[in-house]
Amino acid sequence: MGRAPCCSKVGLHKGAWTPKEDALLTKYIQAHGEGQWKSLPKKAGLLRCGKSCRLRWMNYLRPDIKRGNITLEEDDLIIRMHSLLGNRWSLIAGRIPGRTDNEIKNYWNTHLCKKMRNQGPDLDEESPSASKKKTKKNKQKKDKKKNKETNEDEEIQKKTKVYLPKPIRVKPLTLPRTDSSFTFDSSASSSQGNNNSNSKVESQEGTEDVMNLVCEVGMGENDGFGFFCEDHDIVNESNVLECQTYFPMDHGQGTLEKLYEEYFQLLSVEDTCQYELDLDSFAESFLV
DNA sequence: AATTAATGCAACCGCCTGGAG
DNA sequence: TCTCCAGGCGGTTGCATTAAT
Repeated sequence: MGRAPCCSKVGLHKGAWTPKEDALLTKYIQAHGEGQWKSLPKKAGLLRCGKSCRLRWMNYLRPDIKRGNITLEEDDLIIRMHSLLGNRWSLIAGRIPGRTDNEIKNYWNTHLCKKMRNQGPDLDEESPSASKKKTKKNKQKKDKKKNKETNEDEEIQKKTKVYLPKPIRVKPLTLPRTDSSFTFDSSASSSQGNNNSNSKVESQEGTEDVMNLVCEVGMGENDGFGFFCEDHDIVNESNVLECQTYFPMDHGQGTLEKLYEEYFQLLSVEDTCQYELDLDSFAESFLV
């Protein structure tokens, strides 16, 4: 049963795209622009679902996509953005020019997950000799391993105090910046040391154009800081200041280097006052 | 050289959101 | 206000490639 597919699958191609299909799609979009994905395949002469076309264009054919390996800077940036935003791949991708959400998601799942896991002292305790003994049983253990990894990930999450923000829809990164629309109220630190962190904070009205994220911000143990959202369990933490903040989307003007510097500035802050100021400037970089 | 396991990435799936009517 | 639908998103799968045995 379940939900009907987004489009009829009868007679439609699936799987890897051929160069011919790529050419047809690229040609059509160059001529007519993006959008109207549902009707696009028919008009472009493609036997593909509209979603598939959109995905292919967004993740592979778009001219502004940067191919090649993720650089060290990008790597570090992804880690830090992930610690801030969780699995908000499109949001993270919006801050890294030329990279797609799918690419970043894959990179995280294949490279950075391991990297993060290896940084944990009590994780992956298996010795090299032990790992050499791995045999065919690995296959049989795959499911168990998957479950174990899930548990390990949960452990890591706890250790690094990374809290996933509540899913929020955001504006495309090409929107212009309008600083005036931004409000960042870091003064609401009334709940410092308040154990009853699950209490709801009313969001401001009339802020439909920004991500309305009611959260707590706290310095983590691993030089990062997490966003503790109202709908998630919140761990008591020193230096936690409650704030109401908004995360407008990327305006397309910031550079990777600038953002990178901002992170370092933020992470080197010691006193709360300075921290709030820097947080201000960082949050400002998300302005729509 | 053959087989098996591990890895990486492109693509798919299904749910959610926002806009139009 | 409600319903429908297109587009967007994150999670997952499948397959090609590479490494290990």
